[in-house]
Amino acid sequence: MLAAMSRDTLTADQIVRAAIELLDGEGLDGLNMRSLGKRLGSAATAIYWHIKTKDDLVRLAGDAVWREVELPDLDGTDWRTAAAAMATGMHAMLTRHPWLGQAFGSHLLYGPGKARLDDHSLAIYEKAGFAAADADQAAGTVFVFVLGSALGPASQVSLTRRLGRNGADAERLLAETVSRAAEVAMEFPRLRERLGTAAAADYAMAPEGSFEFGLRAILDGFEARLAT
Amino acid sequence: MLAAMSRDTLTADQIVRAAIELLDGEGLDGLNMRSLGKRLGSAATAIYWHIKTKDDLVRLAGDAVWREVELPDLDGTDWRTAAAAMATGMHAMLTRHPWLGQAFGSHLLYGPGKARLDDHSLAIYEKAGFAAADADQAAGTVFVFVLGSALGPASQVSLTRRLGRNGADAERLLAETVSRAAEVAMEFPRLRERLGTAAAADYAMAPEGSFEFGLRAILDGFEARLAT
DNA sequence: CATGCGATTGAACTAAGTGCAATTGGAGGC
DNA sequence: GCCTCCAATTGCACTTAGTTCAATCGCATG
Repeated sequence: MLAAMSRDTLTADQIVRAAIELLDGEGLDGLNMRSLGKRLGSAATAIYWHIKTKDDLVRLAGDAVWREVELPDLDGTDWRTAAAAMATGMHAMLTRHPWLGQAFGSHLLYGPGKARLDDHSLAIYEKAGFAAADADQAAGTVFVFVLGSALGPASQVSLTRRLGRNGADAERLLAETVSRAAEVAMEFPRLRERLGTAAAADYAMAPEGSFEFGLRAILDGFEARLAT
Repeated sequence: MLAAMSRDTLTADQIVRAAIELLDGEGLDGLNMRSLGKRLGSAATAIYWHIKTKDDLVRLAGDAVWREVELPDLDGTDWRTAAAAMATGMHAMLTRHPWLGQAFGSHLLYGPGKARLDDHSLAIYEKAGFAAADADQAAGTVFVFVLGSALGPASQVSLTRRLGRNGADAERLLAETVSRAAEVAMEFPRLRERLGTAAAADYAMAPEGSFEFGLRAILDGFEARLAT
């Protein structure tokens, strides 16, 4: 009975993959069982034969995307290169799947996919010379920073979707929201200084290159601590 | 007509305050108009006279809690003390209101409350000696880190609520979830090493003191950059 | 061809956001 | 003191979405 059924039947894997596509496009709150069913060509409730609840589906999807992150080789490179590669890989993955950041705020996502990364992170920071407890915290620091960096993009996806619900032009509404934020910022001297009338709409979005800046600061900080 | 109506009437402020209480207790997805109405002693739909939508309510609540953060004095202290005080204050606030981290993943929360903090952050990092663009990114780095640190606690609140929905014992279910995570972790050598059988349930929760560790690393990193 | 069960379906229940028409109750004009 | 008006509230109802369940379907096996 290892052979596949001939009837064109759903599999958990298929469902998770389709869910990830929906999540990528619509954000965490854009995923719903009925449209997922439609995408799969089956009734929404058919999903429940394969997956217990929507929460579970999110957990599975989350765990799956963690596996997209490549683990940098530890032999032949210094720890900092490996740490940067890993953080950058995680950041790239979260850029593809910004909903994962959201999901971390509402689900406990600690499956094998994430454990695999955690384990490798520890290896990196142990190699760097951190004691066990400190390696833990160093890995946690980078993780939290990377996750936090994804929240902005995630909120943009989510908000756009919600704005477009009643058939309205989401792009325009989003632009309005952003420019209202810029107006508020104009009341504060240092923020105003940065919002040249031209780029006024760029407040409320992370400045270009801020991930690299932050990552570098963190790794510099680790080096400083290791040097003492 | 400045005098208050005599009829015991709702105000936006009152609603926002009640919403914050609900959010603190139940998380972002625990807030709903019907229970909010109940807490206010009025029909759920009465809220809509004062507040446009639930999204708007969340925005208002978010902006309100930002104002709880005290702005450290900049005269008479070095920038690092001020930066640490501010980050710690934000962290404390997010510990009281973990849902704010969640909200940042789904709403654009850029009102005056946050602008006030952003402006002061910039002042701190300019005082430190960063050029304008770099001060921006330094502030962003700390912000993202602090926000990310709040996601874990937020997910715990949210998940607990969802688990307890069908009348089940949420505490027990949460404990089961966590210990399942620990089991997964046991398959990875470095994670296993940390999960002495005793503290096995502590994986999936940030280790004690990890916020301080990370903050120190970031500020050390800033100092390193400033020294070059 | 009959049977059994893995898999699917559609109806239906529930929770929650929100629009709307009807109603209430106090304040100001007479 | 009564009437009128309108800010504020209410209950109803519609919609979307998660989930349950009984009925059914269709392949694999006997």
